[in-house]
Amino acid sequence: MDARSAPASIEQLLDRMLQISDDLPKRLKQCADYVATNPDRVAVSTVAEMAEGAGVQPSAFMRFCQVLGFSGYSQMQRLFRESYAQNWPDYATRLEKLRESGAGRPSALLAEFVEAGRLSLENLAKTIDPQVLDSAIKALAEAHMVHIVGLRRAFSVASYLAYAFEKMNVPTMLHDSVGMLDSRHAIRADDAVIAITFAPYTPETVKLAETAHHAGADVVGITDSLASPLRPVTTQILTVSEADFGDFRSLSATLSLAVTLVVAVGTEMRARENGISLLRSDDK
Amino acid sequence: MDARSAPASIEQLLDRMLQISDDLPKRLKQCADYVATNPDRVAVSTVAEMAEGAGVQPSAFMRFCQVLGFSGYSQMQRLFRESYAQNWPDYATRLEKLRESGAGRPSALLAEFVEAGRLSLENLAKTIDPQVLDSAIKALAEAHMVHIVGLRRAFSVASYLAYAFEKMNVPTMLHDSVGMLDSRHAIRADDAVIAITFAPYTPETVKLAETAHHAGADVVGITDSLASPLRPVTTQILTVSEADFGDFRSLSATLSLAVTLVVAVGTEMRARENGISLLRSDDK
DNA sequence: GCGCCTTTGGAATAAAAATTCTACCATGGT
DNA sequence: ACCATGGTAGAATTTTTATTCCAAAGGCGC
Repeated sequence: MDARSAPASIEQLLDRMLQISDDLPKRLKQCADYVATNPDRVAVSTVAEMAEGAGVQPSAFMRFCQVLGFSGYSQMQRLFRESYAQNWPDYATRLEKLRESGAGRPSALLAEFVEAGRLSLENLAKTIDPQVLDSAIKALAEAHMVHIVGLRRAFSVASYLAYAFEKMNVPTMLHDSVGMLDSRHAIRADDAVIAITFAPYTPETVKLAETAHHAGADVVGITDSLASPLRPVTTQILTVSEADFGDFRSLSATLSLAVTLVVAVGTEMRARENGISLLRSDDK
Repeated sequence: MDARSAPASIEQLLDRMLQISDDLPKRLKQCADYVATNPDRVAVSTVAEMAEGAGVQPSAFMRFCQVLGFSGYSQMQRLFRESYAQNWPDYATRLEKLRESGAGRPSALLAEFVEAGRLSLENLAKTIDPQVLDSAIKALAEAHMVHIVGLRRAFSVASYLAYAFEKMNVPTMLHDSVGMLDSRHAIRADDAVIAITFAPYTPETVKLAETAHHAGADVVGITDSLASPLRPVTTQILTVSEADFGDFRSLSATLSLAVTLVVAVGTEMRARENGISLLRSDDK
C-alpha cells in the first residue's frame, strides 16, 4: 500500500479501493464507501462537499486520496473529469501532421479514422437520452408518411434511412434539393419528418423542417450541436457529435443512430398493428 | 440586455443562447458556439479552460455568462453540475444500462448497434491489407476521373464518396441506375471505378464493374466477402465485414474506409502535383 | 475624419478551494 | 496506569480559480 503509483483509470481506482478498504481506518473507510456509491459526484464536487457527504473532515478525505496513491484530491478529480468530458484529440491537427511528416501512409490514416469512429460511437451511447429516442420513434411510428431530408454531407444518411425504411415497409419520401420546392407542400400535419444537418448547416434542410413544423407535423432532428438551427423547429432533437477530422467525418455514430431509428420504428409499427406498443407510455 | 433572470434549466439556457446569439459580439458568440457544441464540458472545466476552448480571454467568457443572466461562471456551472448525475457513467456502464433498462426498447437496440459498429471498426483495422489499400489509392489518384457505383444499401456509401471527392476536387462521377446504361460508356481506360456492393449483390453494380474492367479501367471493389462476384472484375478489392444485428447493419466500418480513401487520394493527388508521392513504391 | 459608444485583452484583486500542520484523542500493548 | 503508535479535527497556509477593473482598440454614425 505504498503511494507511489496513482491509478490511471477509474476502474483501477475502484479495484484498489476494494483491495484496501478492509484494513482502512474508520474515517478513511467512510470515504471509500462514499466514493464507491457516488462515483459520479467526484468530478463535480469540492473536497469539502465530498467530505461532508462521507461524514468526515476535509483533511480526512485528503488523506484518503493520498492513500490511494494520488498527490491530493485534485489529481484524483482530474481522473474523473477526464473520463467524463469527451476528450477526443484534435484530429484536424493530427491529420496535418500526418500529411506533413509524410508518414501519412493510408493504413495510418485508416487507423485514425477507425479510432475516431470508435470514440464517436462511445460518445453516442453516453449522450443519447432514451426518452427522447422513445418519443422520436413514437412520433415516426404514428406518422402516415415519413419524410426524410438531408443534403450535402448528410445526404448519405438520408438515403440510407430512405432505403432502410422502404425495406421495412414504412411509407417514406426522400426529399432532395431538386424537387424540393414542390415536395414541400406534400407534408401534412399527420406526417413526420426526419431532418439531418451538420455544421455548417444547410439552409434548405432547415427551411423544410420549418415548413413542416408550422404545418403541424412532427419533426425529428438529427444534428451535431445543441445550438443547431434545427432545434427551434423540431419536436425531438437527437444530437450526435462525431469526432471530425478536418472537414471530414465518417458518420459512424450517425449511421448507427439511423439504423436504430429504422428498426425501432419498424418493429413498433408491427406491434401496433397487433394492438400493443413496445414503448412505455404508462409508467414514469 | 437585462440580466434579471438567470436560466433555471439547461434547456432554458440553450433557448436563451439561441435567441440572442445572433446579435452577440464576436467573442461572445464564440463562447456561445463552444458551449453549445460542448455543453458537457461546462460542469467539469474552469473558466480558463472554457475560455481557451472557445478561443477567448477568461474575462470575455465571464461577460458571456453575465449576458446570459448569471452572476458569473460559477452560477452557470452550478446548473450544469446539478444535471450532471444522470449521464456520468463511462461507456461500458452506460451501455450496460441501455441494454438492461430498456430490454426490447429502442435504447437497447441502440446499444446493440453501437456495439456492432465498434466490432466492425475493430475488425476493419485488422483485416485491411495496407498494400491493397496503397495500391487502390494509387490507382484512384492516377485516374482522370473516378466513377462511383453503389446501389440500394450501398448507395449511401457511394453518395458519401461522391460528395467527399467533390470537396477534395477530385473529378468524380456518381452512377445510379437511372442513367446507367448510357453512362456506362463514359468510362475510359484511364479512368478508375469504385464499385460497392454487399450480399445479396446488386447485378447492375457488378455489371458496370465488369464493363469498366474490360475497358481497361482500374476497378476498386468494396464488398463484404471474398466470394463476392465483384472479385473477378476488380484490380483491387477491399473487404469489409460489418457485424450485423438482425438483418441490418450500420455501415460504420464501410464509411470509415470510404473517408480514408477520399482523404488519402486527395492528399496523394496534391503531393503528385508537387512531384512527390506519399506512397512507397520503391522499398519493399 | 472626429467623437462616442461598444468591445476587447490583460493585469489586479478577491474569493474559494486545496493542502498542510499541529495539537489532541483513541487504542493497544507493557 | 502509562506510554507509544496511529488517527482525527480543525485551524492556518498556500495555491488555484473566479471576478472585476481599466486602458486600449475597434467600429459606427454624424
